Amino acid sequence: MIVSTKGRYALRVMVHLAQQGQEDYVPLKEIAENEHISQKYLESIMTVLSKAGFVDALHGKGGGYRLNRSPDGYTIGAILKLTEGSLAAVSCTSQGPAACQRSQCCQTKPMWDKLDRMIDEFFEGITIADLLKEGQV
Amino acid sequence: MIVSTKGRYALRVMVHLAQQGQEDYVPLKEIAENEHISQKYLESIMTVLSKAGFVDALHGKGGGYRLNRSPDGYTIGAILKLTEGSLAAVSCTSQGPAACQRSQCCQTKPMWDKLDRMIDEFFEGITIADLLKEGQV
DNA sequence: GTATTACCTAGGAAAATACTGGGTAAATCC
DNA sequence: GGATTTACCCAGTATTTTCCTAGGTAATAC
Repeated sequence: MIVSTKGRYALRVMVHLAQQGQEDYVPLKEIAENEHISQKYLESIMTVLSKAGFVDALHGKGGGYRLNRSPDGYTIGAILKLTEGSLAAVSCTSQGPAACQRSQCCQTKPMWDKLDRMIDEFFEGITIADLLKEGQV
Repeated sequence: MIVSTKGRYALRVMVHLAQQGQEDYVPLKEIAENEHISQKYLESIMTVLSKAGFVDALHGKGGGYRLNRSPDGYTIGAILKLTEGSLAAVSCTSQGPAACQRSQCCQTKPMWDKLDRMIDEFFEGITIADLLKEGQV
């Protein structure tokens, strides 16, 4: 599994907000109910999206969340990288402690690298606007 | 993460066996030591490969495992599907209990389906023989 | 019959994932 | 200015998956 519920929920929320237009704020409760996502769990996801500047947030009555760009200004890759942390297909290609010690001589490494590039290009080539056009992706 | 250590280990073992030729049997202990994989853990992986007919196994002294086809007879996809169970990038595209109830109206579903197809084609288009040719993948 | 190998069943530690609880702060409405 | 409605914050927990271990049995070679 390359994308967990966290990333999938984030995408669905962004699509939902895109459909509501860029004017009105949509409260968390409404998103959660419409998308059938746990309200509390969604809260943590919205906080991430908000802090990263992907959405505007407003407190109080009439508040909620809304997009601050047009839907084609969000690539799927950007949203998933933010919420998932990484899109690496295997742990050994990533940097840091999980990086493989034997990568220099590993015969499978080039394949994983190529896969990572392919997946990255796939997600960076799609925007929220594309998802709105039914069956176009 | 789309591929866990289980699948990655399986691939490395198959590459290792391919490099040893198709004649001699290579004991589990030797594979584990050379590939720096836990012997006991590798045991469970070899059992899967053996039961599926991907490798021949022989008991006793001089025994071990060996490939029973030439390296270009094994696609990466086949090996990973066997050891990982599935290569689905997200749980909601899979069949069975994890399948999404709302897939009919989900705007992100077509994208996941397309990604699944792309990943499948990628892995089915590479064989163990390809991995042996350094830097060719 | 002893050494060497694969095979089998059962579990268990660690990490990641998905989710919950209980509060605080900001904005609106009356 | 108090009640209501919203986002924000911190902490914890149940579940699932991943990775690995323990301890045996069966087959084959010498």
